[in-house]
This record gives sequence, structure tokens and C-alpha cells, in this order.
Amino acid sequence: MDENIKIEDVEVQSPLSIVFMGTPDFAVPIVDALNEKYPVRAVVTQPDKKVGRNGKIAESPVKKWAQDHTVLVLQPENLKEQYMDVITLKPTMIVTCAYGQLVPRELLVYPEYGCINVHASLLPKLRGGAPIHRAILNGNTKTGITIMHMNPRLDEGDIITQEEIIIENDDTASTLHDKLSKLGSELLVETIPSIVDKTAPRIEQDSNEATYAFNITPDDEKIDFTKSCQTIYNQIRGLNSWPGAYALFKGKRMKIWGSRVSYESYNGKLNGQITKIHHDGIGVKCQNGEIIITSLQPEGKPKMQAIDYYHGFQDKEQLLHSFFE
RNA sequence: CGCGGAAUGGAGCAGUCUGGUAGCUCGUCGGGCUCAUAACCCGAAGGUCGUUGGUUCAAAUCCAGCUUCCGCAA
Repeated sequence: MDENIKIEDVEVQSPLSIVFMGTPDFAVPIVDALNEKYPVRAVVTQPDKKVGRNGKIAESPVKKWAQDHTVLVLQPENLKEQYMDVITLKPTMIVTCAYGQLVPRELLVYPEYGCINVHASLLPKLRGGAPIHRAILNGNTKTGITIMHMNPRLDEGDIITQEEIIIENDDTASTLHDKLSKLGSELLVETIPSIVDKTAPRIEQDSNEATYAFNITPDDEKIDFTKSCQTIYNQIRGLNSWPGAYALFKGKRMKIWGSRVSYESYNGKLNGQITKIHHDGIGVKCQNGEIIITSLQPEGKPKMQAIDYYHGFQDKEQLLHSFFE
């Protein structure tokens, strides 16, 4: 028994030559956990791009991780045309997680143990680029991690294993992101042995059940106060800490970072109008109650408590008649 | 050189245009009222106004440089 395990361990580890493909923060704990047990030969990540105010160049979090661990970094502009560099490494397994480019067919068929993807939803639900945000925006109460084989179509490959996680009512995209990232790294490491010894299941996705998690667009960020307070609450936490929900206030953009709901009705008020100042925030009328903004950020200012914003206001009487739109 | 906003006691702001040693809403500390308070009343502490230099009798305020923070765009 013991001997068998030892033999398997040797066989599990030695033939694996893993190339990891990923880009954002979400992928860092994944590649890190993977690398602990199964050394990663190289990472493939999105090219450095200009970002921020002064055209500064930003390196992807996965690239930074790789540099810290002296792992080879590849940054093809277009993987579809530049996949030969990966083939040269003779990977026996490719693991991807939020890489940002489709993996071409030529690579999908190359590794002996296949191309494995870690996706932050319970596929076939929430296929696409923003599964964490969309899960909260949709008001879902559970989501999870899927480990899957890849095929040429995005997030449509056969499922190997899944694990559920509860979305708490006070989870934000940020907290859920961290939970899923951790869960994903654990599940991946647990699953790899069964992939290597070819006992891993392949469960075809039921495309009739599929839903899609499209990337967040500016339209998703603007708050509509004719909607229900629960919807707005989900929007605010679902876009925290990136990119943030916003409303227009006095003609300027006001990011809303934190809120709570209240079902108190204010009959004389219109949607978007300030209802009252609470001890912890500013109430705003919406469809079926009020959304109490607890944390916000005016243009050009740092994030602050809504109540502090109120304290700094000169004409507090006039504020009570103001609108968010 | 992508566009723009900002730096003033612990927090959020006003004052800057029209130079004359700083004010508001809170918080903190002390005292009072109250069964009680995220309520009210009285009092106190706390700031070399981001930094460097310039103009001036005098600079938070005008001029120049620097640093840091942030919104948009990509």
C-alpha cells in the first residue's frame, strides 16, 4: 500500500511539465499553490500595457509572481499566432486561469495530460469573463469553482470537478474573489492527481443550462434609483472593489462603495432624492425603499465615509433636497 | 508629454479670485441635564495651512519647481 503510493507520487510528479497561463490577481494564489506541489516551468501572461494616469506601464500580477519565483515568463501579443514558443517548452500539462486570450487548437491538443482551466463559477452557469461580479450582481446566493478540460470554445469544455461556495449577503466582489481564488487553488491541487492517472471524469456541459457572465461595461456601473434597493445593494457590492458603482450628484460622478438597505417608505420623495441623514450614512429613495449610502468617493477625492462627506457640506438644508441621478 | 480635481488641527470641508498670523460641521477630552441616547447644554485641548524657493512691510492666499493622493480616458 505504502509502496504503491510512493511509486505513484514519483510517477505523478516527474512527467509533469506544467505551463501556467493567467493574468490577474485571481490567478496568483492558483499558480502559487500549483507551483508548491507541481513546479511550474513557465507562465504565459498578457503583455505589459500602459495603464493609469501618466501612461505608466503595468505588469500583470502573474508576471510579478513569476519574477519573484524566477519562473520563465512569456507574453505573446497574440497567442493564436505565437503558440510555438509554448510548444518549445514541451509542456505535458497546461493550466489556465483568467488568462485573457483563447488558447488555440494547436496548443489544446499538445500536452499529454491536456489543458485544464480553473473557472470561478459553477459551469455551465456564468460562462465568460466576469463570473464573480455577475454572480453578485445577479443576486445569486451560491457560486463556486469549476475545474475543467478546455475545448476551443470559451468555458465550454468538459467538467472534471466543481465545488460550491455560499455567497454571503455582505460579500463583495472583492471578498468573494479572494474566497474563490483560495478555493480554486485548493481544488486544483487536489484534482491534478486524478488527471495524471487518467481517472478524472469528463462531464459534458449541458448548454441548455448555460448562462453568461459578460465583462462589466460602463452601463453596469451606473446606479438606477428606480430599481429596488436590493438590486442597487447588489450592484454596489458586486462592483466593489472594482470598478465601483456610481451615480451622478450635482453633475459630477460619485462612486458608491458601501451601502445598506432599508424598506422604510418616504411618500413625499422621488426616486434618487435624499431621504434623511442616518447616523451611518445618507439615505436615498429608490423603488421600494431606500438605499443608505455608507461609503462614497467624489471625483478627485479619496474614498470616505458618507457621513464625513455630509459633515463637510456647507449648506446641509439644501442637501436634503438634492438628488442622485 | 492623454484630460482633469485635490493637499488647511483626528475626519470631512470653507477661506485663495479682491494678501493683513485661520473658521464650519463632526470627533476627542472635561463638566452638566436625562431612566436613557447615534439627543441636548456649557467649557477645553488640538493647525509652523504638503514641500522648497521667489515677490512683498506682510503669504493658507500671488509666482515657479518638487512630492503625494484621486476621478476620467486608454
